[in-house]
Amino acid sequence: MAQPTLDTFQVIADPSRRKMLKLLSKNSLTINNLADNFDMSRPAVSKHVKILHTAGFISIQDIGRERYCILKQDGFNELQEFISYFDKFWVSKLKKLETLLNNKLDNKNN
Amino acid sequence: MAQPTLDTFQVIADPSRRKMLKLLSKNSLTINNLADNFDMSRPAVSKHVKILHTAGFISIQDIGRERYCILKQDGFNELQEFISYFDKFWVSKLKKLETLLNNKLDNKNN
DNA sequence: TGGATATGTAATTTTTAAGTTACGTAAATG
DNA sequence: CATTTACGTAACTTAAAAATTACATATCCA
Repeated sequence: MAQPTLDTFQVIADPSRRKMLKLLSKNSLTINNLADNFDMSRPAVSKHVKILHTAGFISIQDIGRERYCILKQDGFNELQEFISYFDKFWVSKLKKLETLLNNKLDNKNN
Repeated sequence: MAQPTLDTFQVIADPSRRKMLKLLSKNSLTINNLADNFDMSRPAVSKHVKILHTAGFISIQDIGRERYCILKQDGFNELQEFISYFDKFWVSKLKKLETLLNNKLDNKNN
């Protein structure tokens, strides 16, 4: 696993990484804690963690030889922007439809 | 480009496909209209469109020999659920923090 | 009706992400 | 202080997505 710099969307495209985020929303976990929840090797988990960290989805706190992974909001921002962009689109589309319908009703009543 | 069935997250992981969705939020476009906005070959665009369609991000309307791509809300649902799951997480985390702070203030005032 | 246009599909190649094994290092522990 | 534990990293392999080229088909138009 070379370390490509993945963008926000590529980061959450991986099901394992999404599962990690969900796990971390319950508890902060060490790399080994995380690895217990997956079938893959520990180094693989370690690399996923690095990717999540780089992309701002988690922060990491070293305590002795352990690394705690803590969910972090930053990574989600770009996703939220994306969604909200299209949310606005749907809302405005709906409004246009409403206007159209109202006009039709008005015409009928005249 | 074989046609693997990509999940919602994989679909938007591709920058070209995200760009297509943005373009389609301005206007409905044919395959060739879309292709004009990209460096890649037309068949490549065609395949991206198929992927977007399969995943419910667009609907397609054939008019003669042209295919119009129209933005569709369905594909975005899973993304919204994902985001809202973590949104709730941040909100509840914030509330816990508030409670904690309030308790500390109360203690001071006693 | 014949050529141009708009598109899909199949075969192949290229690219890249994801996984594994093997190994190295620093902290804890008996 | 030797060993175990918790991790990182490098080298390599595997798998899968993305792009291209070449070709097929259906519609439109002169």
